[in-house]
This record gives sequence, C-alpha cells and structure tokens, in this order.
Amino acid sequence: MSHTLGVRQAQKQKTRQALLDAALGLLEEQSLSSLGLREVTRVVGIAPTAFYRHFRDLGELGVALVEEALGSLHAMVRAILAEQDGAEERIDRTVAVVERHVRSYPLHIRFVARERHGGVRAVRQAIAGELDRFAEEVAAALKSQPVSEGWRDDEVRMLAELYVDRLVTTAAALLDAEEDGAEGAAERVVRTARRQLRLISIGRRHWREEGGE
Amino acid sequence: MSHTLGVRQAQKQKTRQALLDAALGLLEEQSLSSLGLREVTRVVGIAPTAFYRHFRDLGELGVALVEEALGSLHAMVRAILAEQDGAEERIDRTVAVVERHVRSYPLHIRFVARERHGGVRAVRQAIAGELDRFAEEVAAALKSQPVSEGWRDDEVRMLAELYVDRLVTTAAALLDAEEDGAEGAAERVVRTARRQLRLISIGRRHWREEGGE
DNA sequence: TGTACATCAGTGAACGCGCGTTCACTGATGTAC
DNA sequence: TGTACATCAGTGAACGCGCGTTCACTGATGTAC
Repeated sequence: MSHTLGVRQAQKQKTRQALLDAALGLLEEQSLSSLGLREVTRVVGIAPTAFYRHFRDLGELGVALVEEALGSLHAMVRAILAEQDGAEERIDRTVAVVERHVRSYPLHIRFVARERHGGVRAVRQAIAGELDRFAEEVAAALKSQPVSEGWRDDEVRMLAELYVDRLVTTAAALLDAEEDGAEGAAERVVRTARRQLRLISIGRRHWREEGGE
Repeated sequence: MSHTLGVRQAQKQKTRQALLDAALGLLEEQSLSSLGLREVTRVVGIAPTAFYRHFRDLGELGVALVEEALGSLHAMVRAILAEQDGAEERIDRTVAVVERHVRSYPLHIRFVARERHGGVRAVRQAIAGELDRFAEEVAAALKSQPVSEGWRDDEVRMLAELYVDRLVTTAAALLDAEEDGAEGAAERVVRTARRQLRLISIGRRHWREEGGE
C-alpha cells in the first residue's frame, strides 16, 4: 500500500513550499522582521488570508526556514570530518564544501547570517539550537581523531566551536564577496579561510604541550 | 575666544543625541529595518517631522550609531595589543576588556551584531568598513611583535582577522549569555574565548615551522 | 544698547497607503455506507 | 459504483490602525547696523 498523500495534502504542501520559497527570495534584500505577510502571499499568488492555513505568523515561517537552511551543510561537514584524510586535505575539502554550498544555496546562507542575531527571538533561538547541535557533532568527529588524545571534553568542544564559527563566518564573507563583485574577492576569502583553519590545526597539534591549564 | 556653540546649536545636538539614544534603546528588541521613525520621535517626545531636521531617514541614523558603537572598543583593544606583556597576559586582558565593554555598552554591541548582516545596506557597509579598519590596526600591532618575524603582510592580516572575528563573536555570545541568564553561562563564554585565543596564539608561534606554503 | 530682519528647530494638521486580522463563504477533495 | 455528508485550502470584503512624508506655521535664537 503506497502512501502517496491525497491530492489535497499534496497541494497544501506545494503551497507551503511556495510560501517558504517566496519569503526566502524576499529576504535577500530585507530582514525577517520587516517582511510583510501580504508581500509573501502576493509573490505566491494567493490571498493574504490563506497564509494562516500554513503558519501562525512570519516567525513560525522563519523557524521552518532555519531547518531548511541548516540541514544540508551540517551533514556534509560532518561527513568530511569523519574521514581519514590528513589534516591538510581535510581543510581543503571542508572549505571547498562550504564554497560550493554558498554557491548552491546563497539565499539560505544569507538568511541564517542575517537572522542569527536578527529581530525575531524564535528564529534566533532556532538558529542557536541548530548551530549548537552542529558544534556537538563536529566535537564528536574531532574527538575520535588521534590528535585529540588526552583532550578533555570541554576542550574538544571549545575547538569545535572555533571551527563552526569559522565556517559560518567564512560562508557569510564569501557571500558578501560574491555580491560586491570585486575581482578575486571570493578567492581571497577562501585563501584566508584555509590559512586560518591551518593555523588553528597547528595550534591544536601543540595544545597538549603548552595549552592546558 | 572660546568656541561654545550657540544655544541653538547646543539644543540641536542634544535632540540629535536623544534620537540616537532612543533608537538604540528600541533596537534592543527589534532590527533597524523594522524600526519606525514615529516610534523614535515618540520616545524622544518631539513631533515626527522634527526627525528630518537631523537625519534624512533611519538608515542615516543607523550609520551614525555605527560610529558611536565601534569607536571605543576599537581603541582599547589596540592599546592592549601595543603593550609589551607576554602572550598569556595579553589574552587575559583583552578578554577582560571585551567583557567590561559588553557590560558597559550592551546596546551598542547588540546593535553591531544585529546589523552587521542586517537589512540596511548603508549600515552593513559602515560596519564592514569599521571592522576592516579595526583589523588593519590590529594587524599593525601584531606585526611589530617579535613573533611575527618572517611573516608576510597578508599572513599577518589573516591572523588579525581571526582575532577580530573572535572578539566580535565573543562579545555577541557574551551578550546572549547574559540575556538568557543561565547560571555561569557568561563565565563559560569567557573561559572558552580565552582558550580559543590561546590556541590561536600557539598556532601562531608554530606557523613559520609548518604553516607557510 | 536697541532695533529690524533672517534663520531654522520644532509644530500640527493632513494625505494616501499598505498593513495584519476577522469573518462568513465556496467548492473541490475525502469518507462512510 | 453511487450517493450524501464532512472536511478544509483558499477567497474576498471589510475593519481599524499606524506609517512616512508634505506643508505652511511659530517663535526663540542669531546677526547686522
């Protein structure tokens, strides 16, 4: 018994997705707290009141966008960290993944960067929660690497947060670089990110000799 | 001939400052692009139309707030970096300065964190410009330290950006921690920041042995 | 010091507009028998 | 397979409201003589 959902459900989901897409598009140029419900429904081509069939308000829509936005990057970076490459290769591949992700989903990245500290509490909390889970998974991956021998859990976590912040900051910087369109700006961001991750990686290797308190 | 500005000028400046203060207060709970001109003048207690005697629009007011917000932290961190302390002491003092600054000017910090990627282009650009100058000055201070011998300019700059980002991120995290009010959350942020700076500092010391390309 | 005029920060009425939300509705889809 | 009824995604009119901006104004401050 295949579980295709009925025509009605399918249509509803399609409209819901159209609302998410329309909002995300409009959010390229403004922030969530200045976005209008009528703006969104106008783009989708439905009556303003239909919005309420899907979300209580724009905050709720924002939270749904957070989940859509942070899922995939999350999975990819974790996969890379779990591999057995040398540190140098892992850095290059991580940065390449971030770069590709920014080019594939620029609107999602912009949204997260903007609303991470934005004016809608529920959305800020959703993003903080996702980034926290992100850091936790990165920490788990780092912990299983030989370099982490002798590290306490909170030290690994500290390092994981450093990495996650670096990735998010790099993604946002890359987006700005592509937007302002200056020749080579994006390439410069990528090179800087690689070097910073390398420097962190070096610090990591020497931490046990001189870093613990 | 002392240059006290006339009664009229003085009163105008006072009103202007009241507008900036009122806006900053309102921006604790919302973002600039959803802030209303009438909201601001209502708090100050003047007619909405008087706003135009001081700013063309809220974007212009936002740019003025950026300058107010980033000036002091900027100066303090630069001063610390120029000193002759050991790395460990410098880290402790830098973090302490950031901590004190966040407690003294929470609204300014919130504003910068929020609008750095916010919905008003002119304000984003003003913040980016200030942070760029910030990084440049930190780079100059780092360059003059013995550890930087043999570093190329763009490597020093890469390190400076890493430090500046860390300070900004720490300030924002500290603010969130104080806000959510969990016992010890702020202390945890501070400890993590110190460790991260220490790890970066260790990476810096070993960069020339294994980091250059 | 006094007078006549210029400046200009702040006023208050008025405007047109788009907003979020309510409500009773329609008509296609789903379900029970 | 057909019929009668229930569900519910989307409609469209209506509402009251606060917004940004315009305009001619007022009256205290500043300036020239």
